[in-house]
Amino acid sequence: MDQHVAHKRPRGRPRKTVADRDDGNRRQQLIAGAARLFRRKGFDATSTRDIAAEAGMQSGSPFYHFKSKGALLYAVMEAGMRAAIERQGTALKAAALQKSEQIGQDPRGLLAVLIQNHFDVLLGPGSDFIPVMLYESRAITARQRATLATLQGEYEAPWVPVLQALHDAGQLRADVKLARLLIFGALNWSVQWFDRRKGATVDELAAAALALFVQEKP
Amino acid sequence: MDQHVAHKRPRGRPRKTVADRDDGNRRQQLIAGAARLFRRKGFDATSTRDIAAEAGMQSGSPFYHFKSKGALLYAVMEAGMRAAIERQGTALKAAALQKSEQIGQDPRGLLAVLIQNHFDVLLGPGSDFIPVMLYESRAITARQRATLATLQGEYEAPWVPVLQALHDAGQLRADVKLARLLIFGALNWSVQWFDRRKGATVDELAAAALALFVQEKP
DNA sequence: CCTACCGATCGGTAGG
DNA sequence: CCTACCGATCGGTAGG
Repeated sequence: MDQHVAHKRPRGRPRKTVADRDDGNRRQQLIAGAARLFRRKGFDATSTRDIAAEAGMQSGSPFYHFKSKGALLYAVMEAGMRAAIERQGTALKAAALQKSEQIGQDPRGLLAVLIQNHFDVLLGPGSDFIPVMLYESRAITARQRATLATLQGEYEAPWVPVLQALHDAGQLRADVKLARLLIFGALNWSVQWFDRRKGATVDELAAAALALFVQEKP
Repeated sequence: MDQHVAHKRPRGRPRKTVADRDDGNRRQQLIAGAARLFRRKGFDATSTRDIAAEAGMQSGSPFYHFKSKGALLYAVMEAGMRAAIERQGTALKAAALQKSEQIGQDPRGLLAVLIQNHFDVLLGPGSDFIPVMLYESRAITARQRATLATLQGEYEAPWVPVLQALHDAGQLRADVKLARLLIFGALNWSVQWFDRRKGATVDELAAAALALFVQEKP
């Protein structure tokens, strides 16, 4: 992505090269670094100086790319949501192609795909964006929260008919709306305790969740 | 501890009365006020000045009662856990008395009691302590976290045999440990979205959770 | 528990 | 994007 050429400046900030220069993706670097720091330390406990250093910049430079620390936080959240939505769409498309049967014929299988993908988004590599969105929403404005709510609605949209179908089939024994909220809670909370290095794998976790929520076909 | 004599200062801080005076419970007031603020704004975004004002003190005074802001946070969490443990024990005792049958004969009923009580602890009136513990644990020391983990173990202890019994009866179709983590996630997440003023009641929520996780007796 | 205060840190900006 | 800087706020303390 970028090469580093040695030059005179003996120490201090990271070298710039032709490849980075004028690159709009310094912005992306800031977002990615901020996501990591916001997740590890929290929004308030992360200084804009920390973020600048993470991207190899000086303390004031993030404000060349973002007008405020809050704007950076929002950028992290929005990028996370858009990526999650796209990834979920891809997973659903792949599942639809794999099966010859109609979608909707196998709601349990679809829920398995949705759950698996959701855990990947939450716990997979590079998965700082959504946890930040989930745990730092207090720090953004009401307007920003409203926009994110729209994106969240888009993300949740495919879940609704699946849960409804399971409910209709008697395999999901709770009010569909409450079931959705409870299920997302169970999944989202995993960022608090799941440790890739020990215990279950993400796949086992997804299987356990599915078994817990959905009853076998009667 | 210290008396306040009425003097000239015409306005400003709340008046002290005979009832408050010499009261060791200024400490409790600080804890309760801090819990409210920590929950609403987060630990980092709450200043010790905010907390002092909430208790009707001057800015430096909380440090007469607590050696640091972090100590206050920890006090909130520990008080919350001890209250939750006691409340849960009471609920279990009441349930055992109500039923003539043996405990363990009706694990589903016991889980219903545990879930209902847990929602009350999370969402009921004065329920700021546990949400603070759940969402601010990043801000305490490893040592403090370890002590809280012990208390959490105490709280979770009654859940384990109940879940195990349901699993053995084929009514809980997931690994017991993962089921416990997922169930707590589903419950704990409710503090993010539950609104007493609209939508379901706490009772309906508890019923939905039970129906979602536990299958009817085959 | 109040008064008065300190050192440190922070988000943000002007000017290049 | 860096340099140099500002005003505000914050946790905490001494001394009473």
